[in-house]
Amino acid sequence: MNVTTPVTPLHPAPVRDREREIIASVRGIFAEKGFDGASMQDLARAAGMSAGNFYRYFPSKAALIEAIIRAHLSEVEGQFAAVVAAPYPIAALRHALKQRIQAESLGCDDAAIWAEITAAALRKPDIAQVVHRVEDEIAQYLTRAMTLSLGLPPDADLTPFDAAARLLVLLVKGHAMQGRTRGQVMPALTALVQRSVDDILNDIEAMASDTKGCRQVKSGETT
Amino acid sequence: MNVTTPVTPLHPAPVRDREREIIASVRGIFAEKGFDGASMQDLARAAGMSAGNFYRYFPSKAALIEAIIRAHLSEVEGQFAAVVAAPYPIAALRHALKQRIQAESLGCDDAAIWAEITAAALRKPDIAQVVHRVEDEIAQYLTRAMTLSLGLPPDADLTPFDAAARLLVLLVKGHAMQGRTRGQVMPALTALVQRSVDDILNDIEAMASDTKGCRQVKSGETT
DNA sequence: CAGATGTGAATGAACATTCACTCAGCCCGT
DNA sequence: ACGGGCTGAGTGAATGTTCATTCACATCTG
Repeated sequence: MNVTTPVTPLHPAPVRDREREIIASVRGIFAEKGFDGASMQDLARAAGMSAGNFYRYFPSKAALIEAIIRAHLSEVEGQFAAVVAAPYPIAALRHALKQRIQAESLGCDDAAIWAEITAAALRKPDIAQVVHRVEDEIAQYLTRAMTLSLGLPPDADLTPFDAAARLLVLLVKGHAMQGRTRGQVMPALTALVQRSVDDILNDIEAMASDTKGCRQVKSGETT
Repeated sequence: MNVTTPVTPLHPAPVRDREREIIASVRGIFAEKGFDGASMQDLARAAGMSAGNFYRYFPSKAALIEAIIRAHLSEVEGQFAAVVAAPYPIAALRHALKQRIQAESLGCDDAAIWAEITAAALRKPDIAQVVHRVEDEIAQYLTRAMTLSLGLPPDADLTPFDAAARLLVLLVKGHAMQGRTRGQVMPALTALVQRSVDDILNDIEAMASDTKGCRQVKSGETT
């Protein structure tokens, strides 16, 4: 369960920097054409280099795709890791999620990459593994943000928090992919998603009162 | 239940039947390899015919993909259309959504197709158009199901119902794509999604009391 | 026979990947 | 200061493969 070195302790530092540059310039092409639709020559051109040289940095297209996915996920992970470090994490989380919901209802090609990653993960088991591992970590950050803010007893059952964390992710991601399809936005949906997210966080905060029987408390009525 | 001919009044009836057969047998390949990853020869083989003959039924790969998307969407649409016809539509809707959430948390390659369609819609404007048109219709069915059950005044503002409808779709679809990635399920998430869906429907039903000022009422503690 | 239904090899384009090669910088003995 | 060899970054034209699409030809059916 070591965390520090993410992957590939192989390359020297400058090469890793170059890789990051390439990933940044290539992301748009993948968003436009999809993982399978983008050709290596397209990608090389976008990175401002020849096809041949491309293979100095990524040994195959699959490796490049994996790197892109990892970069995207770890970026998101970083944002949520920052949330945990905040003084009152749930408030920070609330703010971060609001930002993200608002940002994605405006133009930004993040949604296309998310969609591509989701589709790829459902198809290729190796990609699924990468995605799952990082998503677990993200969920852990969110869970931590919740339990830290609540000052939970250490023996508390984390399952409902984990589920809530994943529902938050589902909502934000789903909204990004659903709400905007090339120009169309839907303000009422955005508002509703925003409200749902707030409700979930409210529910979590409401759990602070009954730290004993922390089951999934209901927000509405029964049955 | 007769409906207007959906598209292409061109082909004779038997050909259209064959097209449906082909679409059914080909769906799995697309789920496995993705729209771009599946080759026409793969698809033809899956349909039990030669590559050449395939083009008798679909003039191009793009056309086949569009047909698949249309078939998938109209299947979902049909299920929701049935809901509207039920005596108390919201109850039927509740049941249908529960079914779907449960079904997708078990094995079923629907999620992969959904993911593929979502990704394709974010990339190709023409696909986005098809998807959007059908999704609007689905949302209309759900909205109708809600307003019918509530006996709303005809001049009521439908926007909040439409938003709720789309949030329901987002939740169910998102859960299908998120919760299951090649074998892994997450019962707590499924339960939470289920509860969220129920809450949304409860909120809608709660609107029945104040049919006058039907703004977006709060979902939390009403007391 | 005719028309619908089917075949599978052929075609040319596009693709991922490789390779022989260039070129600039840089170290080092003189 | 100088030349030469070494290295790492870069090129772009092959390479072999796969792909979507087409075509000339069967076979079945009424």
